Amino acid sequence: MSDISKDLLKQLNPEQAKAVAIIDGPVLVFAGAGTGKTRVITFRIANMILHGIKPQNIAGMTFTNKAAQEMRERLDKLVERGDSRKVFLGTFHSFCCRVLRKDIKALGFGTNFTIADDSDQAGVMKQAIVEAGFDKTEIGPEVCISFISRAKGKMMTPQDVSRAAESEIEIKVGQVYERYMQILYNQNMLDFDDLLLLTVRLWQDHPDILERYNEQYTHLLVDEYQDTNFLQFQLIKLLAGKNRNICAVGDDDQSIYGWRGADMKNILDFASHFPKSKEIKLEQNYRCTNNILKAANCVISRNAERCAKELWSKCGQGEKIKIIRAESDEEEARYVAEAIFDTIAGDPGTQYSDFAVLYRSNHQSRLFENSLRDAQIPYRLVGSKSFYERREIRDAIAYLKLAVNPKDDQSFLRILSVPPRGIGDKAIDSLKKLQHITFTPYAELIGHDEFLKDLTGKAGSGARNMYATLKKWREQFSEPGNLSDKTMAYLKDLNFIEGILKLYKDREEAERRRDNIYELVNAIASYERGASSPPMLLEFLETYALYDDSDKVDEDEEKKKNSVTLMTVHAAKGLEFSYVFIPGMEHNIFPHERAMQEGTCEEERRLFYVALTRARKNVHLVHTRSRMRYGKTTIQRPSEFIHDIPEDISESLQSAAAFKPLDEEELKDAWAALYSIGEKK
DNA sequence: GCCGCAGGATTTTTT
DNA sequence: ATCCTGCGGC
Ligand SMILES: Nc1ncnc2c1ncn2[C@@H]1O[C@H](COP(=O)(O)OP(=O)(O)OP(=O)(O)O)[C@@H](O)[C@H]1O
Repeated sequence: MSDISKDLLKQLNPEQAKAVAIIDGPVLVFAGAGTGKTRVITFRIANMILHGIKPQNIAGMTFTNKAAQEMRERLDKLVERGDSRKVFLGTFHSFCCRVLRKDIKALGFGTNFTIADDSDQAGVMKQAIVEAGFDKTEIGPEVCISFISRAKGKMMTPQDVSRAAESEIEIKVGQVYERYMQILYNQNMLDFDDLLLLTVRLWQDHPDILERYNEQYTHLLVDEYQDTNFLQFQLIKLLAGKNRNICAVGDDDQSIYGWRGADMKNILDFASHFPKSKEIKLEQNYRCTNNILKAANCVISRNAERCAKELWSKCGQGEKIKIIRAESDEEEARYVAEAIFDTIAGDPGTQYSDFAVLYRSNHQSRLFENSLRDAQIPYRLVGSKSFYERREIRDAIAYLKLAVNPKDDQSFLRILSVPPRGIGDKAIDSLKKLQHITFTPYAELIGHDEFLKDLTGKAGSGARNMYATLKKWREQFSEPGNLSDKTMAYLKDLNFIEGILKLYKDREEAERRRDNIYELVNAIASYERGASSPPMLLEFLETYALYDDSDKVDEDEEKKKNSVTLMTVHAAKGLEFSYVFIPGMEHNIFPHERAMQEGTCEEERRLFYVALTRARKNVHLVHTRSRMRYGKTTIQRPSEFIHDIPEDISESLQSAAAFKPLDEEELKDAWAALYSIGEKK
């Protein structure tokens, strides 16, 4: 064993070292939160490279880009930068996208496929429902999207779904599924699940191609293995190939993606899936204080379906878990901002990046954005695509997509009247009819005489103009590079930016939206700067589809680094922070009411376990007495999860901003008094 | 065909 | 509270 290798192993405990030292054959690291599973993966990659495995032969799979990025940063500290870059580290989806760009031809698709984002998917699904002959009151697009996604996760074709259908609705979904696939295919689009599904199909149907990948990726590592679904398992099994050099790490207690088809059996049955595998358990937690660990353990041990684990930590007792009751949701947000401010004031060693606010659902972020902004605390909103979900941004992106993929009818319909071109419902109907006969994409049809001959002067010139402009820019964009300049010119040429200023009557709003477009152009520019060679527009759009806006290459990296993090608990998996705030600790919010209806309380509990174990030093649980929901004030009651935390390791604090709240009895009296005043008058 | 307004739904969680 | 849809007047 080389000295460097010994050095590596010295930074690990004996069990971790054991997992790292094994290079060949299947290994499962099955261990609780903060025990260093991810550390094992990165050290293991470093150790492999030291032992002569070529970095380009190693693939590390994660579920989120953040996790991949984090892993890359850790790996950079262990091996030469040049070597680190050659290791594949990314999500399953980005891995599969790479594979398909190269080899999808074998399945009869074009290599220039585009990836359907959420809004494309919703649009195609709506269309599929109509074309399958149903009404949207009969069967909603959301239901179809989630059902079909799960079906794909089980590798079921539309025919399989129809055959297995046990209810009226499932029969319908089967038919919608069939149409849905057809529409995507016609538009040369793949949805997220297709990326995985088609990769598996490609490898199953073309052993020669699989062999090539088996040769390229000889060593495979998978993080968060408990969150894999059947499809991902198939992918892993195929990629691991005959030599089965696979290392999976995971924790059944952190399985939080059951709702999208993740199957804990994959991790529980690892030994039978990969015979003669080695299993390694880790018990020392290096992250949390014992109070946090104990709280987390009390919470998770209430779940019936789990493998019990003994976790211990040398991080000391630590502070008690803080439980705060706030009067309202606004006060909750104010409290968090104040607590962050006070903590930093009291301890100059802390910085903003030591703090995270972890909530159950995305919409909760809004109040914290406001309160942090008011308190002048820099924050970073992670895991949302909020920037890319703005209307004007989506419109601009639709134009870009159309320049890459003229078959993209969804994007075409989106921007047909942005800006207005005199083409309305009647003309769209005639487009649809023509498409039925000619099977030609809309963007093509608007240049054809069959369509143009029935149009009024204004609509006709609008259509001709649009056709010519799209055609011109499609050619421009078929060359790589200069993306931001070309985008700007393209959008100007379309009168798109001018259109925004006209569309929004409110001057300020119009200018804000225009500035958003400039920001998009900037994002494209910084993407280009980060690319090793002049990129194609297609590549930028792929990044847009597969990553979220926190992955945007950042100009002011430093400022971003020193910010409070706002994100969902799901997005926080695998990360750690010294101070963690968990707001909305209320019945119906966390656990979420929908989860309770669906009977997935154990998963909610695991989610809370994940949230707690993100903290190194300190956890604040905040619940409110009342909260605005759907524009109405509702009375909230504390989450049952709070009661699972023993009193000797928790303390209740009153929000400083709160005056003494009334209890229910006093409240009733107060109302009665008010009413009687009204009556006397 | 465009634009403005009223009424309705909307909040899990992600690639 | 806010975003989207559908209807009706211009
Ligand atoms: N042997 C070790 N020596 C020092 N620090 C360690 C050791 N093992 C892990 N750590 C530290 O403990 C923390 C948690 O490690 P890591 O993120 O790898 O755990 P994990 O098991 O992946 O956690 P989770 O499942 O909760 O995401 C990290 O800060 C890591 O650097």
